[in-house]
Amino acid sequence: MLPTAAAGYELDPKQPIGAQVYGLLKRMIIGLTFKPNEALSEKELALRLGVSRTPVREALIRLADETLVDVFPQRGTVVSPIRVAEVMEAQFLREALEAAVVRRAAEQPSPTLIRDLSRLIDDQRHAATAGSPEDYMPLDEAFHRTISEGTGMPRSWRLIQSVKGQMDRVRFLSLPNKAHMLLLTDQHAEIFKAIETQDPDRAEAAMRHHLKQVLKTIQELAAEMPAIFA
Amino acid sequence: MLPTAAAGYELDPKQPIGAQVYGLLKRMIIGLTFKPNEALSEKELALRLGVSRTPVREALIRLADETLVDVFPQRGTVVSPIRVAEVMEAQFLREALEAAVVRRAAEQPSPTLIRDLSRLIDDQRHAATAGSPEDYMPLDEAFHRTISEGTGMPRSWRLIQSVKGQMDRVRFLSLPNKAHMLLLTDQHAEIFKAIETQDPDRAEAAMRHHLKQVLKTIQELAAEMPAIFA
DNA sequence: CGCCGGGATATGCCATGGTAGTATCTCACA
DNA sequence: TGTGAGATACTACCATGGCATATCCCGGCG
Repeated sequence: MLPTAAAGYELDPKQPIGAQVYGLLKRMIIGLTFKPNEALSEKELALRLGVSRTPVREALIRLADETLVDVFPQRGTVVSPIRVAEVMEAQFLREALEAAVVRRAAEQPSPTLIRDLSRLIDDQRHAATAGSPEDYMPLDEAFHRTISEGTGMPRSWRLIQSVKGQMDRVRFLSLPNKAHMLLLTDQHAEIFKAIETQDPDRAEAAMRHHLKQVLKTIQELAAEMPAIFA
Repeated sequence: MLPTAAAGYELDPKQPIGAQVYGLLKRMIIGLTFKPNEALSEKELALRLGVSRTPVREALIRLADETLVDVFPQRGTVVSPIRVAEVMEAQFLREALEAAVVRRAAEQPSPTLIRDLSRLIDDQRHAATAGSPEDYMPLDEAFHRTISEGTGMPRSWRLIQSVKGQMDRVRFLSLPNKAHMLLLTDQHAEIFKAIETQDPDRAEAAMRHHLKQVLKTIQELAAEMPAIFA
């Protein structure tokens, strides 16, 4: 368990606590610091984070909306198990959203979008060759976020994020190695090239192919470690 | 303004208050009981609904996640204006989601889905000929929800709902007449037929055509009543 | 007359106390 | 030994109070 006043997870009192707690808990759930089916008590969390129960509760409500936690009224709150059916649905919905967005991005890409994506791919290649998954995952996230927001669709990224959580836990189970990160970067480059050359069909196809990577891993993982899944 | 302890909006103390307040406020915002740009005070709402500020606050947080209200820290909370760009994005995202879902529905429609949709269309035809928009809108909602949930994708309906709010306010501005409701029902019937005959392409096309109805109205409305829009 | 500053007011934000409901554990009893 | 009923210890839920901060208004100064 975490020590009281969890070291390294200091909160900035100058910013809204509730939002910070939400982000913190979400990262800890996705990063499997909190294991699936683990009980989360409002009171205990508040104690450990050094805040009151109110912002913790608000964060848990938002996490429940994303089905990252299951709230049982008057009984307790637990980290939701990784439900295979739900991960599959999340994958399906994310693909539908990102395919549509990247298609639009490829129709009329803005110069700043081209520039930002190009830079991100360079960064990813460096992080991948260095072999550091901790540095790579934020860059992967930034790539997809940039496509949404750089195409003038900020809401789409919010939606994608809200379904991505379940999938990210699965991705965390299969530690990406250097070869894997390079493969992902190549797929990003392929998507980028389709956007740059304004080829919507190619962009959509590349995105769908890219996102299907996750599906390949979950099936075998479900067989390996059944305790974590529903 | 509403009288204290708003008549007709009684809350059931036996069920979670926060969730009830959320649903109530959402309906009132979509139904334009609360006008765009209208200030919403936690304290005042709590007073009128006869509950404490805590569940009201929780409801407002969830509404803020759907961008139905804008929360300005330490300043106040207002019903979000109808931003044309946001409605367009919501339309785009909803179309992407529902097109994907209805396509899957048409691939392997379950017998119960066929039966439920068939019944809903009958009900809609009755409500439309009776000319009662209040009765029709829930049936319209149920049609789309049934497709999602009847295809084993409950999460998709949650997502669709979260973007639908902005669009529903626009729909509420243009009171649907009897002819309009009959037209919508015909489009539902077309979608249904495509599902029943397991024709994914036709189902997707029919759904996209159906959803584009909203876009036709918003442009002229934005010109008519600019005060409501952003 | 216009600009600037200080105080009063209102807001959302966080902390805390009390309550109703549920699960578990214990102990008496069959 | 198995069983059931009651006490207990948790939980999430709602209510309430205090706080920091942003805004507005109004008076004074340039």
